[in-house]
Amino acid sequence: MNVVTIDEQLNYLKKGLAELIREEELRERLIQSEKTGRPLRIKAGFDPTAPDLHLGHTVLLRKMKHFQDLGHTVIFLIGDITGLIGDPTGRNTTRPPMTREEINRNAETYKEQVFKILDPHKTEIRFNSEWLEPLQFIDIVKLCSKFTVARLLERDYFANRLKDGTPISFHELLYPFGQAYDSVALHSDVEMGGTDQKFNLLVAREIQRDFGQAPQIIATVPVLEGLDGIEKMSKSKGNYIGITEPPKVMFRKVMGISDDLMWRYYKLLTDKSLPQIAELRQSQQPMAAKQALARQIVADFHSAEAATQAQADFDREVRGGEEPADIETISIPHDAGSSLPKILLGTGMVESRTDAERKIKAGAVEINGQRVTSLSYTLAGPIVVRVGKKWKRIEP
RNA sequence: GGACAGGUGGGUGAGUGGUUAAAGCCAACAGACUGUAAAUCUGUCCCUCCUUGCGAGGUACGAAGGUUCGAAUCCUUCCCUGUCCA
Repeated sequence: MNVVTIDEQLNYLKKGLAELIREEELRERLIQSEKTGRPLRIKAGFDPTAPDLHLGHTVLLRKMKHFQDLGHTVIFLIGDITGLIGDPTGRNTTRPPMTREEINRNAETYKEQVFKILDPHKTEIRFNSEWLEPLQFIDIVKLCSKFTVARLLERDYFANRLKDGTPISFHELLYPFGQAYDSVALHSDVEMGGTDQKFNLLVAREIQRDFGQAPQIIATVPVLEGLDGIEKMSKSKGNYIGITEPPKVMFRKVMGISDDLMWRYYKLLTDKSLPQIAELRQSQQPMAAKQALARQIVADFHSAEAATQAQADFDREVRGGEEPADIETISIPHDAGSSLPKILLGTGMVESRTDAERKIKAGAVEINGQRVTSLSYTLAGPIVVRVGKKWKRIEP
């Protein structure tokens, strides 16, 4: 990448950011960096428990990549301390502490996924237990003394929970300090995160000053809505597209989003400029635009060929309603007898026999292309079964 | 530590001794319609069993006991949350 002027660099980095605090500081550091040849250190933290990255994460990763494009170093920080404690931030879910091994395994998974976007040569992977674990009580107290409770409670997240009476555990209040100290330990120049992280990122600026460091610049990216178009994309809500998912699945999920959401995805998940997107919106049928988006996303994480193939599959199987080419074949032992619910349960296509019964009654089950309404069925030879959107080939 | 309020199915939120496996709404799932979009309509939405029936049984309303022919509903203890007081 041959970006010459500082202004061009700035523009490149600013594009698609929700907020940049502060632009002037970033400009100065870019100048500094250019002068001294020292790359900037761009930090972002990740949860050790969720090694399955999805498109929501990629909004951030893509932006981090842009910094790498300009020669800077990305620090992929895994917040393993949280995992080691067994943090119950998700309210009443008490999560058992993870072992060191589990965390390491997750880190490996992260690497495989993250480097689909980031440049491994310009990425450091770090764990915050490295410097957080040795801290003494006195260190932590000192760290916290820089802040007042009132300021902590200003944060929307806490303020809202306080207002509607949902519990806030004390360690949650401590969290920003840990994260801030990460920035100190890493000498971070820029920290990135979703807009929901803004408060935490800001705390770090003050703490860094106390440690005699120049406060980090904060660059937030918009939070990506999940497939439902309402809630933040997350694995636990099931409204996500995982970056390791097969092309077909990705394609299909993209096609399933609403038209409104599609434009949001265009904005946050592609390199298209806003004017280009507006143009598309004018000139294209929504269906065509969505297909193009789906192709683009598949191509990003797989390949152009995979994207073409995925679209072909989609057209034939989904739009055409034809049997998928690559259905899984399952052998069902004879003891299932002549109960169709039992057979279906054996395939894992339904949750329970009761569930199977419901689906059959709802007309969601087809055998060899024929809708089935009877609950009894004797498996005599290989059959192709469809339950709603799922297909399987079953043989005795 | 004290006083009070409260903990219901994925989420809300009704239900204060019996036709309550538990209203309504949302989400979800399936069907119709479609561009597997949106909107709309319909059905379903704990599990198991069979003789598949508006069937039978088992679980379920924070936990454990108790009172009752019978409890989500009453009592006891415990756990958890919030509000106020210290």
